[in-house]
Amino acid sequence: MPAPARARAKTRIQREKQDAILEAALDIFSVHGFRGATIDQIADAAGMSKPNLLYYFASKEAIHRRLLTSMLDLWLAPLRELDATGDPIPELRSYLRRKLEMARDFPRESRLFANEMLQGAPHAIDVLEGELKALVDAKAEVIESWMAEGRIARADPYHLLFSIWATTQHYADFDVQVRAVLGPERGGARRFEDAARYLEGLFLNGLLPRRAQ
Amino acid sequence: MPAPARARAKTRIQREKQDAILEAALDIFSVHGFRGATIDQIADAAGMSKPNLLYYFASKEAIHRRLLTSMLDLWLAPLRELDATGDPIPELRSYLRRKLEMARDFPRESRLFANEMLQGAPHAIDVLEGELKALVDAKAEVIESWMAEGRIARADPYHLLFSIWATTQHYADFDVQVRAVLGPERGGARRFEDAARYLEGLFLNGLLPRRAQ
DNA sequence: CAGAAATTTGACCAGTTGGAAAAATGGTAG
DNA sequence: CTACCATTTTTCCAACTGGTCAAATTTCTG
Repeated sequence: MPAPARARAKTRIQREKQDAILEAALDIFSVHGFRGATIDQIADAAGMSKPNLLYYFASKEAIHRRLLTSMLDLWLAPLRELDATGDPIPELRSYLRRKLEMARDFPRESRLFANEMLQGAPHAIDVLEGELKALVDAKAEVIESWMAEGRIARADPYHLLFSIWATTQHYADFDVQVRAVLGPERGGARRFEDAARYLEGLFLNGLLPRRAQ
Repeated sequence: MPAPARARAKTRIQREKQDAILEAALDIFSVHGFRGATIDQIADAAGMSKPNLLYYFASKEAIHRRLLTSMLDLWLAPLRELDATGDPIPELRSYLRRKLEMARDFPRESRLFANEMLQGAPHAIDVLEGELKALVDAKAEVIESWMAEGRIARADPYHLLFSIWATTQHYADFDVQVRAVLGPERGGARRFEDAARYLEGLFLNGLLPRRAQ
């Protein structure tokens, strides 16, 4: 009769331990992927024994599922806030900035997602084809209307979003490479400010209406 | 007294089997990463037994090492060909195009590399900090000189290269997501042409000298 | 064809893996 | 203190893991 079975009325200690497990699991899964991670590793990182961990989560997959779904919410939030009634340039600039901040502040979440994608999204394909596609379709329409009104330059809105995702998440997913190439000085805390400045220039110059220049 | 020990004078059958193993291993490693892949899986995919596979490669790591190094050569070739004496815009456009073609034609290699990066490049960190950094430093200088001459707009050359890598590799590494979001029609063979058109627009409009417009 | 060399197989092994069961511990309301 | 609950630990297991080895088989060479 373990309490987690009913999943209702969590005690303080349950919440704490579950959080510790999820925190540790994020560390491990984001680096090694689902198959490459072991329960022992996660339990170690969470400071408990394997059976103890399995008292709070039914299985390795259950932990991963929880991480992935709660992460997807976090991940899609910035796009949801893209406001059709706002000014296109500030809206897109702020979306870009927020995505880059997420790569900086939640690199493990980004890598967890990247791992899932590399494996063909076995646990997330439904979300991608359902929720994500619907959201992107809607926002692409918004962007397209901005283009139709001549407020930003014409470009494929889907690929525009892809390129924002790719360029920002790159700083989380390929962090080792970025640091290695930039070296100790430029690869330090500066790198995100430099990236922000560069990416704003890249996207805005590519998106500003032609005649406005 | 197995022949592979000496590594010289390979027979036809040795070359064939090793190729089959590397081919199969690329399939597996690129999806599951190093830890997540098993020798059995690879042997199965290569149509042979595990001991037979281990007759040709000393260990799982040996296969992975071979794949990674031969892949890195392929991966860096386009950048090596960036010609300082050429015209900046055509040079960068052709670099962009070649990188996108590689994402299209060698998605498994891209994912193998991505997996290695996600894990913190345990097997490739030396190449990143050595060969890759040196190459990028050199090419960044070339790009900087183009900017100094006013032939392209000013931008951080390192982050420019990062954004080219990120946007092109995205179509290999996040292929599932791209397909899911674009849907069946736009996510088919078209997607690379659309991406090429979009990315050229993005980068060239961002890089063209301001006054030239 | 004989013989040697190269290749393939089957049996095996020690360590790891995800997970189950049950016993032991701890905390707390009566 | 005690009975009951949640929590933790100990022990265990069957499947899988990377890898070895000797024997059997196939292929090449003269």
